[in-house]
Amino acid sequence: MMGKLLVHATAEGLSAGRIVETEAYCGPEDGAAHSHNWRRTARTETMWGPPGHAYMFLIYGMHWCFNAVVAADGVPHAVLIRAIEPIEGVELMAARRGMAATRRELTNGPGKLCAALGLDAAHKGVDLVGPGLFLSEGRGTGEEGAIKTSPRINIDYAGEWVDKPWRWYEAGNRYVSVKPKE
DNA sequence: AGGCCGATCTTCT
DNA sequence: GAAGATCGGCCTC
Repeated sequence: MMGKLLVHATAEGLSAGRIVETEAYCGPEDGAAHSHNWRRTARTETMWGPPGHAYMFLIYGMHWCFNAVVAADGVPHAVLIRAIEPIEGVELMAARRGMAATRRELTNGPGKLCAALGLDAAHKGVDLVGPGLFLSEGRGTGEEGAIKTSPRINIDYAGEWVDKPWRWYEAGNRYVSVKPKE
């Protein structure tokens, strides 16, 4: 998923960003995943389905987060997109976010990038083949940083799973949500 | 630059 | 009835 382009086409226009930060959630074993302990409910149903669909969830009653379901039908694994680098439709994203297009706060978090791309409840379960919402190969700028890993963000509740290095981010990219220590 | 806190509501207990 | 895969405003240093 890292480095690919996440594209959303609407009547307002096209907006897209290059994926620079992700986290893997591997239920049912993974204590941090919404699908942990075989939890299969109306909310998580998409995660249990076939790969290539959008698992959207509302967090803290306010922010939508986008995941790509990635494993076989019946295996509830998903990749949370935590940050993108704006590539296409940057002014449209800025308008949706109500801030200047140059700020890193435009898309440096899972809720922020959804607001910027215009993703919400309407995208629950949608097929990522398109035409509205889809992934495509990113175009290299030749300035990509190395891909690094770290523990996942804000999953203190997850017991022994807290320390799994299942977060990936592009080193040095200004849109990465949480700056690495050291 | 970094810490604290309130917002706001679905989901599951 | 509580907690949460977050965000942004306001505060202090």
